[in-house]
Amino acid sequence: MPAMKPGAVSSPSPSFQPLYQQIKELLTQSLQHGEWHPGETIPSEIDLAARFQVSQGTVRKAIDELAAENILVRRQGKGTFVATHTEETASIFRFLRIRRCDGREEMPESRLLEVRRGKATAEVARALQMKPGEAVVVLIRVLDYSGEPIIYDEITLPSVLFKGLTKAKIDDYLGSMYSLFETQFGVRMIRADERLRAIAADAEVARELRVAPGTPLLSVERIAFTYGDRPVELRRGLCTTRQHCYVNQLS
Amino acid sequence: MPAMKPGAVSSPSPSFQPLYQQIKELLTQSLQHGEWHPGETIPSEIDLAARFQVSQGTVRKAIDELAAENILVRRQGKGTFVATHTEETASIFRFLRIRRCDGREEMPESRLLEVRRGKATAEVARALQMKPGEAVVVLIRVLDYSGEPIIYDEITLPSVLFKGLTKAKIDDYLGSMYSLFETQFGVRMIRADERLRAIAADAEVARELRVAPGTPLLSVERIAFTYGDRPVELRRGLCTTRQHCYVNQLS
DNA sequence: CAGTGGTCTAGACCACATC
DNA sequence: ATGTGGTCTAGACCACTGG
Repeated sequence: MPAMKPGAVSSPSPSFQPLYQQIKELLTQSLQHGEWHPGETIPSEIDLAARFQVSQGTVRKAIDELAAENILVRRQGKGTFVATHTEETASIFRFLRIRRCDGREEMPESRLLEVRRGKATAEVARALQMKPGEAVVVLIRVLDYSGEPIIYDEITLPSVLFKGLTKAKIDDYLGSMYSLFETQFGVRMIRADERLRAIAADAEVARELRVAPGTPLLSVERIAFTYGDRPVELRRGLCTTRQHCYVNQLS
Repeated sequence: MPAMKPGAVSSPSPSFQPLYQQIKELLTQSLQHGEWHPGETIPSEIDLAARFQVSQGTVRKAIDELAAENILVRRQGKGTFVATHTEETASIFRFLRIRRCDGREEMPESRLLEVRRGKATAEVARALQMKPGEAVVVLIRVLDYSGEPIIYDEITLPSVLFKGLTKAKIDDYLGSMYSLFETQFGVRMIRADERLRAIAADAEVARELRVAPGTPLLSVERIAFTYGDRPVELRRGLCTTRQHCYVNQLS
């Protein structure tokens, strides 16, 4: 069960994989299988080194990479924690890139309009790697910044993973959507791909965002992934950008 | 001249800085002062370790961070190179996030419309950390994807850093804008902040992009920085997003 | 104080590129 | 064969946290 050491490979170097990558894989599997839950600490580097029969430095390098991917969080003196969408604001803003233009940090309020059940269209099925016609849940909501409606959000989820998701359940929950998914359904969002466009507001959206139909809106399409690059959420946000904007860092 | 080792600090831990951070700082300064140029190799880890009187592992960690920031590029067996905006497509797409929606990778062609000299407005001065009224150069260009005009770009630069920038000089140059800045003016873009909005096309832009006035466009404002977080470029791109979009990865 | 992660070292060996 | 970066180890010590 322990990772095969590179030296043990007989042939010189066909598909060589470093030890720390193998450890990283094992850690990811433990996370995926729920051995440690979001917010909890994982065993110390020394313990993990003993478990996997490698040096502490090798475990360290594996954890370093997972920390760089925001899957684990290191805290000196305390331990290494499983990242969570719950808790403090810093981690919330990881997936929320819409800010006030003036730079003031402000958390939006979510207002759920509707929960609808339906079947995956061809497009949805492709994005979420489902079969066309499979059951999906669609959430429609509006995000208010300082009481003003700014984002019209449509969130599509595979029903299989979100059984028992109801409007009441969401309304009762305090915290972000991803926090809810994580705590109530065990679905943890690890990364996401986004595509941005400018579009004109249609009548329905214009009414909710209290703008004129035809107003340019920022369209943010997102596919969010859980462990193993499995897509588990399709989202389209339409955002008024008079006082707000989408921020991004290139490096 | 060598980095002060942490142990040498007398008091216990007021403002403790790890050795590898100090090495990183020294490497950054060498880059900034032009000791090594984009595309060139820097000395080997062993040589640098000898120069700074630290172990190879410490140099390694410093270089690792600079590589993670895309300032250096490691190539096993060959050496460590100063990152450049010239050369292959991979590094070009680091700062170019507008793609065809269908996923086909395609490089745009730049068509320079105008080079204008002027003075920094209050807003520009703030963004570029200049004094209002200081001289700036403004470039107006259009980017064509497959011959279709897609992006209307307005690029504002401090004249001090780009003396002798003329339309002819740009038209003659083959390669990206940042490649030109790097090779002709020694200004290297390290990172950038972007803000995205949706706006309506005005008459001027609509004509260049061959869309109806009022068409929603994606506005991408960018402030690009060189070493030491010095802002050296302000850019606003207006993009037609009928067949193109801005892609982003969250993690 | 003990336990955690963080730094630094020195040395061995591997993979890759080049001559 | 040589030199480069990449991996792995073992051990020492430092910084931070909490009992």
